[in-house]
Amino acid sequence: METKGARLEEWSQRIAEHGGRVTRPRRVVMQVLLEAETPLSPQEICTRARRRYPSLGLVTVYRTLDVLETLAVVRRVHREDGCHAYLPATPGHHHLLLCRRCGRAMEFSGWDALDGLIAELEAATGYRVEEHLLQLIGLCPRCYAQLKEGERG
Amino acid sequence: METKGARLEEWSQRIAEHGGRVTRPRRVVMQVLLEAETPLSPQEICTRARRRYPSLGLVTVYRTLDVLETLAVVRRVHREDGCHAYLPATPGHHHLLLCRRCGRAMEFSGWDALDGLIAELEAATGYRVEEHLLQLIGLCPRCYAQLKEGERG
DNA sequence: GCTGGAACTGAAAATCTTTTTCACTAAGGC
DNA sequence: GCCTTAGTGAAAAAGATTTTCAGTTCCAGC
Repeated sequence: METKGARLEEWSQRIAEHGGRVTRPRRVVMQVLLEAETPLSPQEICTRARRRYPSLGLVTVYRTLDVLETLAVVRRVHREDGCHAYLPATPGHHHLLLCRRCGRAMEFSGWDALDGLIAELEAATGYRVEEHLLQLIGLCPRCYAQLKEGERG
Repeated sequence: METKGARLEEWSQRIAEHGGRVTRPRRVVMQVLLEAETPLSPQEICTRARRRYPSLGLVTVYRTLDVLETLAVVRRVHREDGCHAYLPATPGHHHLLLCRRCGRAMEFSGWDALDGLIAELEAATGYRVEEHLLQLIGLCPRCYAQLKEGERG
């Protein structure tokens, strides 16, 4: 697996190519995102990042996330409570698999079969489908195992 | 197709069964939802409802939507701008088909094939999938026809 | 048909997320 | 090292949503 350091490097390069500057606040935000186990809200990112760089402003977090989202290196997910959370994106078009217990997220792809379903639906309804949002919610292997154990105990 | 009047009646009954009261403000909000062509935000609902009942408060709209969502007669959809929109729900588990041009929404179901895909994914990842959110975005037949025409003209 | 109490209402204030403004700072090409 | 300009943080503003509260209305029980 690609190391966190390599990805930080890669992201920084993307920012530079895009005419942006790789500043200390931005680097800290990127590190927090890369180390996260779950999608994080701007507020959560700010809190964690301040442990390393206390003067960081929440506004800078928002602006950095904007940049990273534009570069398609992070993805934004909708949370039930109305606010947004961000996670590092893996390249290509991906769907999201979320654990309802620990919040862990995982992107997956390769669901070509979905395209067949969409074609069927287009034929049936007359709609033209251009993009889609698919999020699956459930339990990750670890949480599933823990819940099983709880039942036995 | 079931008439708007019948659905209003049905919703009112659900509220009463649930120990709630069917008041004038609630009835107006329900009417606006049933007449809508697209999902509406609380703000939009309030504006439309005030044409019929000017003293309606936005807070009451929020509270009524809460009740209706709890009763599962309306569904909440996430909008890109961060706020929420609501539309009458059709019974059962449905997915959403949205027109990016006019906003028209349509629920659909019967995608049993999706279950097969989910089973495959569970086997591959170890996750247990409990629920899913699927939204397809594209063009409704009307908007598609209009855009085609625009290209020709 | 009254009446009392609980459910409901609207306005205002509070809360929370996100955006804008602005004076100051610091990347990084030269 | 210097200069330009992108980037920064604080404060204020803008929205969406929730809470509070005093007053209103529904309706079950008489």
